Amino acid sequence: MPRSDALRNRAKVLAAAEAVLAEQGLTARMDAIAARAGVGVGTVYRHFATKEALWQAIVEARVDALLAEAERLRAEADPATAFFTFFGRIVADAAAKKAYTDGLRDAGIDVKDGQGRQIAAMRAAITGLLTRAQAVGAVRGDVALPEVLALLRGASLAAETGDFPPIALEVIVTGLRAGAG
Amino acid sequence: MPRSDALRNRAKVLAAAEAVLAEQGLTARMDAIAARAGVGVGTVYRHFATKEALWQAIVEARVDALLAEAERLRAEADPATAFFTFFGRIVADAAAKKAYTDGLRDAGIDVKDGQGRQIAAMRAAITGLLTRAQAVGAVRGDVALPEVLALLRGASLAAETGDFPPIALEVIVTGLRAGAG
DNA sequence: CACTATACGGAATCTCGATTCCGCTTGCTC
DNA sequence: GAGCAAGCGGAATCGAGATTCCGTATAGTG
Repeated sequence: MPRSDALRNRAKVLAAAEAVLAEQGLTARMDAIAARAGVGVGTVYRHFATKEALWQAIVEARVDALLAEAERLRAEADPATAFFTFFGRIVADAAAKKAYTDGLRDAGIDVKDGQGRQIAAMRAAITGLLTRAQAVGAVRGDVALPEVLALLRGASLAAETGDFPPIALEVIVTGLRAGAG
Repeated sequence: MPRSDALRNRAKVLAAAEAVLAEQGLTARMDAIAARAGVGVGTVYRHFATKEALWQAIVEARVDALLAEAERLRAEADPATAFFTFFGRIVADAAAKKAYTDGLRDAGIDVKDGQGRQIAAMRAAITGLLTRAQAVGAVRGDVALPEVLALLRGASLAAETGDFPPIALEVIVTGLRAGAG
C-alpha cells in the first residue's frame, strides 16, 4: 500500500492539474502544476509518468462525469429536455474547462486505448438520447450522430476559445428542432 | 530592387508555407516549409523574419480574399443568399486550410497591428451582410454580430479539426432563419 | 526510538524546434 | 568576364520546457 503522504500528494496534484489545465489549457507547464499543488516537479512525475498521462487522467474523469450525467438524463421523462440538456451541459463544460476538446485531437494526446471505451460509451449515450428525442419528434430526423458530434465539437471549441452567447446556442438548438414535428 | 532569384524564392516560400500550414496547421516546422519550397531555412528567414511573420502574411492574404468575396456579395440581389453564402464560404475555407482560425487566438500569433484593420473590416463586412439579411426578414432579429461570430468560429474550428457535415451547417443556417419572418 | 523502504524537492539534463551565422554562390553592372 | 553586393544553404546555437536523478526527508514498523 502507498504511503499516506503519497496518496495525499497524488490528490493534490490531480486537483492542481485540473485547475491549471482548466484555465491555461494544454500549454500549461508542469512546474506550474507542481507549484500550484505545493509540491516539487519530481512528485508530479512520480504519480504521472508524463504530461500526457496526467492529462488523460483528468480528461477521463471529466468524461466519466458526463457519462454519469447522461445516465441520469435517461430517466428524464421528456426526451427533448434530456437531449438538449445534455447538449448544453457539454458546451458549458467546455467553456469552463479550457482545452478540454483540444485533448481529443492535438498532437501528443491521441484518442487511444482506455479512452477508446469512453469514446464508445459517449457515442452510445448521445445516440441514445438523440434517438429518443427524434422518436418523439423533438429533433429533425435527418441529423445523425456525426452531425450532432460536429455541432457539439464546434460549439465546445467556440466556447473554449472565447465567448459563446446563449443565443448562439439557441440558434443551434432551434436548428436541430426545426421541421421535426 | 531585389534580385530576381530573391523574388522567385519569396514566392516559392509563400506557396510552400501556405500548403504546409494548410495541412499541418501551426505546428508545421520551418524546415518542412523550407524543404517543400526547395530552399534552405536561411532563405525562409531572409524573407520572413519569424515564423509568426510568415504566418501573418498568409493569414492576411486569406482574409483579404474573404473580404473581396464579401465585397462581391454586397452586389448580390438577395440579401439572404449573400449572407448565407458568405457564412458557408468562411466555413469551407477553414475546412480546407487547417489552423486558419487557430491563428486568431493561439499564443504567439495575436491579433494586432495591421491585422487590426482587417479584423475591423471583417466585422464590418459581416455586420453589413447580416443587417441586410435581417432587414428582409431572412435572419432572426435577436442575433447580432457576437452570436454570428461565435457560430462562425465554432463551425470553422469544427471543420478544421474534423468533419463538418453539410447537414450540420444546414442546422445552423436553419436556426438562424427560424422565426425570422 | 532506530531502521528502512518510500517519497520528496528541485537542480541538472535532454530534446526539439526556432533562429542565427558565415563561408560559398550567383545575378547584375560596367 | 571581372568585381562585388545580394542571396543562399544548412550546420551550429539558443531557449523553453519536459523529464530524469539523486541526496535528503519521513511514514510505517519492530
